[in-house]
Amino acid sequence: MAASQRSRSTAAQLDVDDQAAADQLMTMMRRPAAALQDEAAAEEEAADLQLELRRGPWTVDEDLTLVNYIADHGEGRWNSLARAAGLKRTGKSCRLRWLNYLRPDVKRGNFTADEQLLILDLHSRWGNRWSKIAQHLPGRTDNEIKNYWRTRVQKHAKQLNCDANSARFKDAMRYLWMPRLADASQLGDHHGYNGTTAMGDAHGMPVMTSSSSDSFATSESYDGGLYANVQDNEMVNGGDYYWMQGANQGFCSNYESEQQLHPHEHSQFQDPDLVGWVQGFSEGISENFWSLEDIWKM
DNA sequence: AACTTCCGCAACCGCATACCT
DNA sequence: GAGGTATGCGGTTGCGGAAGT
Repeated sequence: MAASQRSRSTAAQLDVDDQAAADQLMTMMRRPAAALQDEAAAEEEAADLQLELRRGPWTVDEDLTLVNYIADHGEGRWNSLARAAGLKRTGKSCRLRWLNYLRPDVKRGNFTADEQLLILDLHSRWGNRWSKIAQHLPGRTDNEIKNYWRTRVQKHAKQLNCDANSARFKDAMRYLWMPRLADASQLGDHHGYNGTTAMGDAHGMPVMTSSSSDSFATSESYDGGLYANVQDNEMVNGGDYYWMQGANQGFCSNYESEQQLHPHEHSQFQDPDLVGWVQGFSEGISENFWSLEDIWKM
């Protein structure tokens, strides 16, 4: 992978970092009365120096080492794992690399319409709880979702001249994008938003059914409904969303989704100004405007 | 072609929480 | 319960490549 071959951390930079750490350590050693916790930190730094801890992009060799070690010994206990595997990385770095990139079930490529829809919906419900959101997108990491949100969704919020957390933008998501994404999903669009056949094809969003909970990493599941794991006080309309079996049978179906699909008939916008905005906008668009690609070009 | 700007994303950092002794 | 350590989480950074000039 190209990213792992990037050279963000040069040897020179490492030298500078090490020197800075060494300087700090020396300074502390000249202060016998320094706090004990500082001494502990210094010891840790000294150990790091001895190990010549690496930072920056992972190399292919490092990836192989980590993968092979985990294949043999399993994951967890990351600090000792890093040492035992002979990796000059922090346990934290190893964990991140494994979870976000090397894990065999990690899914790469563009988000499918289903996934985008789910992200928009869950974010509107939970905010920046990336990890919690990621638990409901098998194979996707919190980091990836977070990046998606920051680079794509926030960009569109900017284009709408509103904040991604504003009521106006949430209305736009709820009543414009999400219904259309649901439409796209019903039409079987399981590719990325840009219409290309990325890995989302081969590793596309699995069709979630009431028995698909095994594919989730946590004990939370969709059993009994899309938001079955949501706390009662987080439910919307009593939590009567439900995932419909089959790739082309839609994302959610209930009164609220009916509202989403026909916003003009319900006018539930939090931001009254958006009603006119939506109507004016809708009147001026072409018939094929609402392709996935176009939605994201808005 | 050369340069600049923008964008996507991997990786890092600091803090919070869980777990262990 | 206190203290130490490990792990998880969310925000931020900065590199590389694409797009624009």
